[in-house]
Order: sequence, then structure tokens, then C-alpha cells
Amino acid sequence: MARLSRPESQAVTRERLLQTAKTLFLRDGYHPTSIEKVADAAGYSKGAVYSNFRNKDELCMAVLDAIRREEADALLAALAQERTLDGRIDALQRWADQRIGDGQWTPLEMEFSAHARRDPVLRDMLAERNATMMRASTALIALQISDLEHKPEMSAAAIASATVALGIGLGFQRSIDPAISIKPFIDTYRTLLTGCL
Amino acid sequence: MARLSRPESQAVTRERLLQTAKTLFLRDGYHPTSIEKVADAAGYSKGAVYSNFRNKDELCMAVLDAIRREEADALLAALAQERTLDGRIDALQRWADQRIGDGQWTPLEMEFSAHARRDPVLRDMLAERNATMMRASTALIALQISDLEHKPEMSAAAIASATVALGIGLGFQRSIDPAISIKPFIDTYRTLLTGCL
DNA sequence: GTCTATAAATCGATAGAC
DNA sequence: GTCTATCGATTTATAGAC
Repeated sequence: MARLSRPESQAVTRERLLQTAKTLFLRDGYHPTSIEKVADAAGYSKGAVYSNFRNKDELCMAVLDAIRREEADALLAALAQERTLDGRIDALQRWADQRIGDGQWTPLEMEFSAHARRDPVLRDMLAERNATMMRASTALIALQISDLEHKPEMSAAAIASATVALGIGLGFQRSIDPAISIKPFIDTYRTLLTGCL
Repeated sequence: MARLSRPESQAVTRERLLQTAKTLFLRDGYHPTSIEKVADAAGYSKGAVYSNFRNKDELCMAVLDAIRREEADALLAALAQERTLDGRIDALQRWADQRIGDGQWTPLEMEFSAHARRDPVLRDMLAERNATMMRASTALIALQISDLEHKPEMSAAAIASATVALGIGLGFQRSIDPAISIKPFIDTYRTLLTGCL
């Protein structure tokens, strides 16, 4: 390994802090995870965190942005491998089992949003992230619809809204009670899309 | 007004604290609302709060229990007035517009749950509340189904799960961006129930 | 850029008087 | 049961040294 230049070195620090923060935020939640805990776990001091992120909010926003990107990539990759409608629905099912089912991502989004929505700037940022996700979901569903013989009664945007909201709601309930089944998620999606199970 | 006996007087104090806490929790959220703010706004001291509630968690749990009871009563009353399927769906729509749309109740449930789920006892209590709500929703939907000619493909329990989760998810998104439409809520419900809009 | 030390503020909860 | 006073524990964020 060659020696790292100064900007490279800082990028490494930032990446390590980001990864550590992601682990702790997901495991313990937003409020219980202090800047100091992140710094300690990553092997740095609090000052290093504040040199790389303006404050705790920005750190968590960066963590959530990274998570969303990873999850979106994972879903897109899983869908791209499938050539049939049923195959793609199964892929969505598997993705939902992992991402909604583990009960970590959804509650973090909620805890942070409940806090950040009181700040107008952060609130706008979250709204923009949500809008981006809705656009991507709508495009994905429009693609599925284009393969169907009988077009669904609801628009692609409405089906996307329902599907995303359903995932959020079930993710919330599962974070309280892991016994909650997420089967209604995929059953509802299939029904909205094709009109039958 | 006759003089209040001691237990009656305490009941009044408890009720005033509960109402004040409800207002503040809904308006400002769980974390920003301190015990002292509740006490001040209600015209009491912190000691009075701790004489009526074990701690902040119990106070918020009592507030949420009261809200859920009120919302359930409001929905049941609205549904009871309707005699047709479309009338009941419209009633559900109106209820959802108010309760999901105002963007207060849902984020409070989420913020408190994100905090309380780390305590095993509180977590169990929340899971029990959720289970109770799911049973009530399932019974309500089973009643709607019994009036239908063509039975839906999904079970009453699954439709209830989807409908509740959908409401939660849309309530969450609306707490960030009030421009989010809740129309997919009722459209999805109608589709799951009758197979068409 | 990173670390140490510290400021500054908040809040939950309790003790003891009345 | 309610109030006053206070403890104790955290945490965010900054100032300044290296």
C-alpha cells in the first residue's frame, strides 16, 4: 500500500466514521448513539468526527443516505436478474424479508425523522429524499406494468405510494413485534398489480 | 359544584396533566417535551406529575392509550352511521384524512416507539396494544366482507394488516411532507376488499 | 486534521418540607 | 398529594494545543 495523501487519509477517516456510525445507529438507535460512542468505536476522538461532519444530524443523514443507496442498489440488482413477473415479485419478496424484516433500518429512519422534521432544513432534505425514492419506485413499477396484459386500475404512482407506505408501516410494526408477518406486503403488491394473487 | 373529595381531586389533577401532556406531546414530540414543561403548562409542579405517573414513559403511554381510544371510538361511531359499503368506505376516508392527514398522531407513536422498544417491558406493552388494534381492525373488516357478494382473495386479517400498515406508512411520510396524498390508502383498501375501484 | 479539555445546557428523577 | 430544591448523569459543541 502506497502512502496516503492528506485528502486520501481524510477520506479514509470519514469512511471509517461513517461505517461505525452506521453500525451503532442501526443497532442502538439515533438518540442513544452519542458522537463520543461513534468516535471511540471507530478509534478516533470526538474532534475527528466534528472535522468530518458538521454535527450529529449531518452524520446521521449521511448514514441514512448511504443505507438508502445500498438498499436501492440491492433491490435493483435483484430485480435485474429476473425475467418474469413472478420472478421479480419473488425478488421483491426476498428483499422485503431482509430489509423490512430485520427491524433495524425502518426504526432508524423513523427515529431520525421524528427528530429532524422539527428543523425546516433537515425536513426539506428528508422530503426530497422521499420524493426521489417515490420517483424511483414509480419508474420501477411502471416497468412492471408495461409487461402486463391487463393494466391495473391504480396508477403506477399510486401503487408505488401504497407499496412503499406498506413497507414502512410493516417495518414499524415489526420493530415492536417481530412476530408480525410481512406477507401482506407482497400479497397486496401482487393484487394491486395484477388484480389477483 | 360540591367540594371534591381527595381521590376526586387527584383524578382532576391527573386528567389535567394528561390533557396537557397530550397537547404538548402531539405538538412538539416526545423528546422535546420535558416533564417540567408539562407541569408548567398544566399549572402544577414536577412533583405533581411524579405523584400521578411513575415516569415520563408511563405518562406518554397513558397519553397514547387515550388517543388510541378516542380515535377508535371516532372511527366506530362514523362507521356505525353508514349502511352501505360505499358509505363506510367514505367514512373511513374521512377518518383517515383527519387522523393520518394531520401529521401529529403517527409521528408521536413512532418517536415514542423508537424510544420505548429498547425497554423490554414497554416493548411488550406496545406489542400488546398493536395486537389489540389488529384484532379490532380484523373484526371490522370481516364485518365488511360479510356484506360482499364476491369474497376477497386476501383474508380479513391480511387486509387489516395491509390497511393499518398503509395508514402508518402514509402518516409517516406526511409528517415529513404534507404534500403526500393519502388517496392510495382508500384506493388500496377498496381494491383489496372488492377487487376494483 | 486530530486530540484534549471544557463549556454550557438540559433533563429525569428524588428528597424533604408542608 | 403537591411543591421547592437539588442531585446526577448525559450530551452536544467548541476552543485551543499539536
